[in-house]
Amino acid sequence: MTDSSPAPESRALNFIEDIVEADRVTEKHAGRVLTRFPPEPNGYLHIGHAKSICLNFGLANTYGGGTNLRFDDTNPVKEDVEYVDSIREDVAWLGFSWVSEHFASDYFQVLYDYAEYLIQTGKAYICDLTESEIREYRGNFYTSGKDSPFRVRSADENLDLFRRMKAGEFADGSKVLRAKIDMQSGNMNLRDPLMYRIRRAHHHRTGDAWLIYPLYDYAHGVSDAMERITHSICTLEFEDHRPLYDWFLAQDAEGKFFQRPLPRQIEFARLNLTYTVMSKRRLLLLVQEGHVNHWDDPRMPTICGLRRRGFTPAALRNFCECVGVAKRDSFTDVGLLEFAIREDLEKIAHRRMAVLRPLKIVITNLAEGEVHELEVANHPDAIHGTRRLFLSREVFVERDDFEEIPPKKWFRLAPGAEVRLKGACLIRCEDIIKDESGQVVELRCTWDPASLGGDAPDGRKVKGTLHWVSAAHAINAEVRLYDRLFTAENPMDVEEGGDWRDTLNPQSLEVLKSVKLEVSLTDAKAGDRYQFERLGYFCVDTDSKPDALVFNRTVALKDSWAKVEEKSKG
RNA sequence: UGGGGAGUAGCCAAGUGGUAAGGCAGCAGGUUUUGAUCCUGCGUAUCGAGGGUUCGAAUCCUUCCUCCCCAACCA
Repeated sequence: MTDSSPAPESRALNFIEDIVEADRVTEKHAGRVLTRFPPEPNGYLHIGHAKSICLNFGLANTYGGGTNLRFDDTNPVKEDVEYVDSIREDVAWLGFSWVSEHFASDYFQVLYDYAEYLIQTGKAYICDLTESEIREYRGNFYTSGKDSPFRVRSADENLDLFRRMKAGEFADGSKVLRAKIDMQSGNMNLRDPLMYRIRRAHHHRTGDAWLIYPLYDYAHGVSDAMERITHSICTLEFEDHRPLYDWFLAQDAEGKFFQRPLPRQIEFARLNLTYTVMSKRRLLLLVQEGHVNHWDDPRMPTICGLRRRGFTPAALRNFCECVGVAKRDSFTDVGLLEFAIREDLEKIAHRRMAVLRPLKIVITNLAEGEVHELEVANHPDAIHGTRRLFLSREVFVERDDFEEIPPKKWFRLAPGAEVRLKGACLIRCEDIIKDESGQVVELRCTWDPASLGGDAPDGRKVKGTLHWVSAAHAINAEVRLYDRLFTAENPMDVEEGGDWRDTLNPQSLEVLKSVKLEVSLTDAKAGDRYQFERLGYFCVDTDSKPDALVFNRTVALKDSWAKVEEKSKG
């Protein structure tokens, strides 16, 4: 298929697309484009992985190719099937399907065979140096390394030793297989890198079949080549591994193991987000130390956390598209993520009314037992249909929507002020009821029956429209409000002696237990997403039960009034 | 004192010798039964700095500066 379609003109190509485009033009891969997403199954995927997933799958999609899902499981002590399952789920949830699924462990035999070949051709040797001796012999940035005394072993001896390593004749850590490259290289990766270590560990897939396990640099390129990957995309820190990647594949001069052309490694800058930590290690610590509840805590930047938070796959994909692909180390503003989810939910989320911090209003001129049924739109776009609401004598409004002494430009409730209850009617605040401590506990209002369902017939306007819930019809629910997990833009950028955990936001979670919801929310199911009018986007949490609903706030609405307030406070 | 990368507006990011796209954020107006959405307008960007080549440089050459990555039997 040499007629693979070029990238759409709607957007400038990124540098990787330029490369693929150039290869397409020269027909380097005879029109094929095959990428791979190769996570190690040692943790849950996060939004940084989402960038890589979107890049790999998106690239293949653009050029009519495909993407493999490959689990890079060469280190049995860190990996587990639990992670394999979650990775599959997350990639699929993001909306991508892989052409085939592989495990680096599928290649253990080829890897072994190629290693024997490298030994036979004098390109690899068994080294008996201890771990610390190897480090010492390797030298450092400023001094070149020196050859291991075992570098001169004969091919026959190396082959014999390697076979005995495999057979289990030697203790863990007593011997390694090394590539014979250049101990003087300025690139540390080329100073006779390790290819195999002895590890008596149970592997989640191959069980106890192997006692020796290949290392990343050796296994990765070979895996790519076995799958005939065309473009092997990874992050910047692997830039100086590329010569090694190429070296391993190039030793197969006769082409006995790999078909040509060989895959090409391309590096891009990983995603960094403000107010977020991204490393699996630190994410694990957040879970282990109880700063969050689990990997899927809605405050986590994990795919499962974002999913539980209420993010949509489309929003995440759009976000990744917006972020771009380049080689510059960058820190993306988490505000862009918030924009992406608002943009998507604005279009699709049905509107509902919920009162987070209820303040009771008694409409004194509305008789007890009198109920008005209302039909209100689910969305500003009428295509989404309508729902039923009820108006009765007692309603709840948001405490924040009343001020006894209103500031300038206050459009909401205040003594004597008239506002609209969204979709219902106009009410005027006549009286304030306080408790002994002076707290406002209730408002007495009157309504204008003529304004029911619309404006007042006399044409008078009100500036404020409030969300509300009929007390007689309200259902109770729990709402969890989430904020950024960290207070620092870059949690890693701490002062001398400080710790990244010092910047954890103590107010990242606020649980409201007596939220009032409109009746139509009664049957809300886990995962359902709504916009609570004037508040934000919310979704039903997995903890939710039919008689005890739990909602997560995905993201608040933009709030230009809050900005005005903040400014006036100085 | 080595090797590999990167520097374009507050944050991303196009641009590949012809006179600095776009998005987010921000600001100002308009519409609005969400202070949401939507619409309109708004940034003299010393293109890290200096020097050079050229009619013309963010793009080419050169010197310098700053930042990131590399010394796991991790990936």
